[in-house]
Amino acid sequence: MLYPLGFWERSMPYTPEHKQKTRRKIVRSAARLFNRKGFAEVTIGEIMTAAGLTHGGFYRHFNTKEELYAETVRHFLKKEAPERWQKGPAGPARPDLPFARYVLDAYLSRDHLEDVEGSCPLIGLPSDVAHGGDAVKAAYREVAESMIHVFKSNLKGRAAREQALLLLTLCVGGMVLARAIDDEDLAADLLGTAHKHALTTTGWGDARGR
Amino acid sequence: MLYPLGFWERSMPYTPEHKQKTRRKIVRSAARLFNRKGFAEVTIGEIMTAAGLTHGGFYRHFNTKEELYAETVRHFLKKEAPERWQKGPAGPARPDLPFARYVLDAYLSRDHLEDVEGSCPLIGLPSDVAHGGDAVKAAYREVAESMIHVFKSNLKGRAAREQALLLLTLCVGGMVLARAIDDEDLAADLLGTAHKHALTTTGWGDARGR
DNA sequence: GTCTATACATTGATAGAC
DNA sequence: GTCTATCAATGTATAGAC
Repeated sequence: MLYPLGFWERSMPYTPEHKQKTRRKIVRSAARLFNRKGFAEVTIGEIMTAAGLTHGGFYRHFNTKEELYAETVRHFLKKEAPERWQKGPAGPARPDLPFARYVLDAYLSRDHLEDVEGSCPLIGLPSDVAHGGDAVKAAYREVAESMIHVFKSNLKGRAAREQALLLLTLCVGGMVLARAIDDEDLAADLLGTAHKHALTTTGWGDARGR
Repeated sequence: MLYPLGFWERSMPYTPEHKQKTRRKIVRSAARLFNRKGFAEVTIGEIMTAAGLTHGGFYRHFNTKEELYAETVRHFLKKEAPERWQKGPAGPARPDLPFARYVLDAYLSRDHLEDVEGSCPLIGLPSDVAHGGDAVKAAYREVAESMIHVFKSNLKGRAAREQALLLLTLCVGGMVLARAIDDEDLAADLLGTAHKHALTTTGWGDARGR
């Protein structure tokens, strides 16, 4: 039954901008939780609570859990992503080194290994993606292609694309293994080897400052 | 209430050997299903039905679903694993090439890409493992170390271990990405690049016959 | 050792109020 | 746009019979 002049119509307490802000809070909360626990182990209620909201409100922003998941993956490319992927070099400026070198350093770093919640989604849930639906896979591919692009634009010659694919493989392979293996030394060895090899192959310099 | 001479005591219809056989059926069924759908998306009932058994009987073999999962990962090292990993070269014998070369070929092959159910567990559920318990991670590490061992024992010199780590990273990274990306060409490129690079680095020969 | 039946908890999704 | 309340489905684990 309708009520001609209820609280809602009278006051209009929420603006479209507010909705966008809320939506972003949900996505950020979800990104952390999915990375930490995996897709299936996270509940809608959990995500909403962590975002300071309640369970029921979720469905005014997303139709399904998987739809949120896809947006979460894609969200990594936006500015809300952890600062590690935005800023340039941490130490003194090194204009002689290409930007992609910093991405590589950050990717295969101990920081990234330990920052599970802020992880690149390529690492966080690769198997959930492989079992997921079309939207999720499309988002995953977007992120992968974005990384390939960054690497490729800092490489020259005919082999640029091939080398970029190789770098992506080293990044993802090294970090996936390091995260799954409960042996600190072996994990560090895997990351170090991948990093060193990537630098050797591209000629982007030695491993100093890693 | 007890029944002094019931059907069970009278006939003893199941032998210990039979139990082992049943257990193995459960593990094999689980391995396929976990690889196909992911840990959380598979139910005990599903596993048991696929094994030709019923839900309730599960708990006479395993205490929890995760315990079964750990055994499933480790199971890959046993003889029940798909034949791809057991047999040597598919084509004509090539005694000039090391055995590890065949493992590498098989790992980064289109067959492995498409055979999701029979996949190496290092690929099938890396993120589920990263979020899993100690037993699961230990099993995962065992498989990883086993692969490192195979590669390493076919390499010479001081850099043998480092190269073995690199090969593992290329195998896992290439296949994880290829499985998660819904673009056949890009997936094939990733596998091909990783394979080619692995062969170049180790000097195990060209990519002929892949 | 395996089966049927069921208790019990969880959770994705909806309905309706404000 | 968000909240409370609730439904319906699913799934882990247990109990007891044979």
